[in-house]
Amino acid sequence: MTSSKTDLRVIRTRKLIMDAFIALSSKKEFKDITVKDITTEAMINRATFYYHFEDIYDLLEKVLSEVLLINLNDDFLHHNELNEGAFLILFKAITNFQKSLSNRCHRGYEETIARIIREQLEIIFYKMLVKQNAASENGALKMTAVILSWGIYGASIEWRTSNQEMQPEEFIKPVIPYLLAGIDGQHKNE
Amino acid sequence: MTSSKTDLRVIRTRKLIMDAFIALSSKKEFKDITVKDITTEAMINRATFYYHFEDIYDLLEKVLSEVLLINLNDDFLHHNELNEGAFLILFKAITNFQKSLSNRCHRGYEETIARIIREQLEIIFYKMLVKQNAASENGALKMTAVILSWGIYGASIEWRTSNQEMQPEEFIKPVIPYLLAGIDGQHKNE
DNA sequence: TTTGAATTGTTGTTTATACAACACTTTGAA
DNA sequence: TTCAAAGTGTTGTATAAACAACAATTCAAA
Repeated sequence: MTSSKTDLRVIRTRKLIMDAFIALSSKKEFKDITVKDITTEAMINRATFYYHFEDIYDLLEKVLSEVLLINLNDDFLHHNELNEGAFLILFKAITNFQKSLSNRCHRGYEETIARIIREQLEIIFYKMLVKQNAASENGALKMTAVILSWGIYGASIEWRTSNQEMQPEEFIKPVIPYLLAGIDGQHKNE
Repeated sequence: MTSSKTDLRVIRTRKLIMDAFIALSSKKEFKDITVKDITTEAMINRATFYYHFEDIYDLLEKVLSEVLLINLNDDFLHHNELNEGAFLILFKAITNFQKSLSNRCHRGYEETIARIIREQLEIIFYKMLVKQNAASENGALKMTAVILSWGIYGASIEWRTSNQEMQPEEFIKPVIPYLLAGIDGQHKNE
């Protein structure tokens, strides 16, 4: 741990900016939000914004991945085994996240959001896979993580566009055996 | 106007501290709130607290007078004549303020609060009186303001301790003619 | 197309705030 | 009572953030 505590001002300012952005997102569409809007709401100087974030897209990315990670960390990372229950919790978290997004009017940025979600999923899957098979070859685990992340993300899109009335659990449950089989299969090939 | 704009950081920090204090006040009693509690909630350093406020009583005083002033400014200072309607609005604002205080568990500090309310009332009455009779002697107006502020404050205490079911308006209405007569009487003596 | 206003990024200087350390007081339990 | 823990209030130094000014884009309206 290189725990060189970050300055309280940095933590506070980041929080103020992110909170301001989230608050604004529920009032306007993303494309209508300017940096000045955010800094005014957050009560910080505009130059300070650029001290913390490259631009407004960088902020979007960090807010989204943080919200998603909070969604996950709470009830996922404790059950650290990649079994049926884990997939159910994970899929539910993603669909919840997407519901909260659509409430916040982030339309028109699906591509950015998609990339962020998928990247986060890949990171999570990879961590879980490494934890479970420390011995396996790294490249193979990475590839498995890639495939799982795209697959699960795609499933969540499918759920969102067609079957929102169906519960996420029942939506994903039928394919979980297939996913697990893939992981196990890879196992045996090592 | 000596409008040497105050630094945005000062405004923001004061707001963070006051908001944190108000938030804590709805969870704990005043006597159980420490400076550390406030600064933690506000995400500021403890030393910064002392840069802005002498101590926790100073903060209490400033929060209370600010809340009261907001209560008043909104619907009072626009009707800038000291007639029956003005007294009604003013009395209603004070009783509202006292209700919000008791919700926030500030018991045990009635004396401090009383002083703050009365001082604010005196300031307001004095301003109104000066506006209405610019020609009159200053000392007499000040004395009138003192008497009115103690009187109205006392009436609000009387209302609070005995008759909370009665509407503030009907409670104060009967004595307003007397108050107005006093003001007019003073007028004629000039 | 041109113009003017709004927005984006950036930089140098000043200042408010974080941090750590300190002595002192208050509090509560052994 | 005695002791440890928690709270108060202060100070010197390091640094994040405010501010003002700037050039460069973007964009809507004339």
